[in-house]
Amino acid sequence: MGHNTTVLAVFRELIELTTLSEGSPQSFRVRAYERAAAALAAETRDLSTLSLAQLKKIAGVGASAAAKVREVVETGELNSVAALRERFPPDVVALSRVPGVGPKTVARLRDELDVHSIDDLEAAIAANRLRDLPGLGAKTEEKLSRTLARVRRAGTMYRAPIARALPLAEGLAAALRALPEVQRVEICGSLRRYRETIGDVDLLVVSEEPLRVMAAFVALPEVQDVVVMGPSKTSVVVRGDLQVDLRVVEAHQLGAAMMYFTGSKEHNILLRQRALARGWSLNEYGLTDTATGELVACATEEEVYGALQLPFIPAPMRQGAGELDAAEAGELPDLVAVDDLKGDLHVHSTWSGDGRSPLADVVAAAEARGYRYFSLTEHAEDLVMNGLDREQLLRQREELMALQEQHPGVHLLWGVELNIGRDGGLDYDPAFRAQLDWVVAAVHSHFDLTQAAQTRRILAAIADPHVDAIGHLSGRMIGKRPGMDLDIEEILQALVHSGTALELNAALPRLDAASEVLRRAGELGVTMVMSTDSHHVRQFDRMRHGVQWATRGWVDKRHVANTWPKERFLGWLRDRRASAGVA
DNA sequence: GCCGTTTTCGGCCCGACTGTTTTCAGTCG
Repeated sequence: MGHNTTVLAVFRELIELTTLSEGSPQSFRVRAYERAAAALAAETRDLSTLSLAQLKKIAGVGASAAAKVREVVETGELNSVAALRERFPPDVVALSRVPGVGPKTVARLRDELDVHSIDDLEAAIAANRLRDLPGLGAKTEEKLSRTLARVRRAGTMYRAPIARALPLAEGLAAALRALPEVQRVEICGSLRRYRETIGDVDLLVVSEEPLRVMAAFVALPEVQDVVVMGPSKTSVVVRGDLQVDLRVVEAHQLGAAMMYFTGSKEHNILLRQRALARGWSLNEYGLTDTATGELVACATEEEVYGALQLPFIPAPMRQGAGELDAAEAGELPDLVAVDDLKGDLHVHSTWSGDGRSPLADVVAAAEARGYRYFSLTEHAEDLVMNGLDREQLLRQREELMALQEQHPGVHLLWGVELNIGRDGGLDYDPAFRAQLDWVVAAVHSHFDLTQAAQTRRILAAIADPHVDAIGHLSGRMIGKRPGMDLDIEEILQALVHSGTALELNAALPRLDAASEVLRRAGELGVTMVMSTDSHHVRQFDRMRHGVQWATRGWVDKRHVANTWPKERFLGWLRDRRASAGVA
């Protein structure tokens, strides 16, 4: 997987630089590179093991792209990218990333105003020099000036973590739903696809009175700045410098509109090509017969996919990463739904220093949610501030056993969340660990060791016979802390070998393991568990994020142990421990 | 640059909004 990541990073740079050299993102060469990159991203084989001929067999990858992949695999670099970097240094690339500045404008700024960086652009605007260029005027200066101020505040290319964007979008959606002229509101875009970070929020509204909706929208207290405003599309910037796009459509167009605004761009392009091959055209208003102009489908997403002879493809899978081929072949995974989950296996109470709900409340909430089994997993002794020593954990067990009698509907597991130390060491000792019903082990510190060192410590935890699951694998906090550098392939192979489960941590700031890792885990047959890592009973609801995240990772529910009935789950746990040599 | 149940050449996804335009280019998603 390491090679694949490098190849994709090089292709992304190639696309950006070629857009500048060609002067258009619509250039056929740019689009060919984009198509090749999407095809390579969908490839689950290690690209470094593929020959030139095998690479060329991938649809969208021709002779040129195949040779480029080989070059990156063999040298770690690409000559053509190095040459383009000479012509377009990093400052110029940064300039092209300013919203509203495209490749044509970059070229003219450089040629005619000697502007080669964001700093140069700011100076040129301050001196009112942009208005001298034909095609640009005072309004453009004013608009770019505001954009630059925003870019300065947020940092270039700011993308909000999903944990910030989703609550914000849900708040705006609720405000719009409250308007009498609004019939329906859908959150679309990368948020609906559950990307880790969100560039802008896309809201889709059904209404007969778009102008009133637009007026009410820009008047919302969260709105800071109006970028564009028209009868069907309005873009604003809300507090915190996040852009929100609002589109208003009529009810009968909702399906086509949702598909269009959900994307991804790559997925949509593939759908349109599929439509064209059938003599149709697809846009945000529907699927239309090109010859007769007759509408083929538009009301629901199911209808549009159906007309294109495809089953419904869930939004998080719409990445242009092989989902159309899988859908056509009837090979989409049997996905997890919230109701499939029979238990939560990573939860804290106030026994943990950072827990916020008392144990009795946690257990009552678990039973109320209909869980058939459930594990408390307090922090352990290594986390001095928040963890429990042996005495405390044994006392917590007493309370748990008492609660079990009051709540016979849910089978309570006495669990713990062990800390994986710098060198792979675990809390307590083997004899003490062996008493526990359910053991999650996870990393909480030392996130910046080398890949070899990080991989070693995780492998050590996997090899421990008492560890039933590895929690939040990478330790990432989206937008704040990158995950550890790990040899994923080696870790997944070790999980298969030991039978240890991989946790899918449904906490929005984590969504860990990454979706590509989940997809690979599914291919290898790794057993997974989906858990909320709740520190308050309100967070039980995180399971809805977990199922979306699992969808993005193509997770099939047969691999998710806590979708299994109680007897099967407990049997699996018993067997796993027996084969790992636990007495 | 890629590709072919019309094609090895001639196409390549589609539309909204803005600004500076007398009819459209640039940018964005």
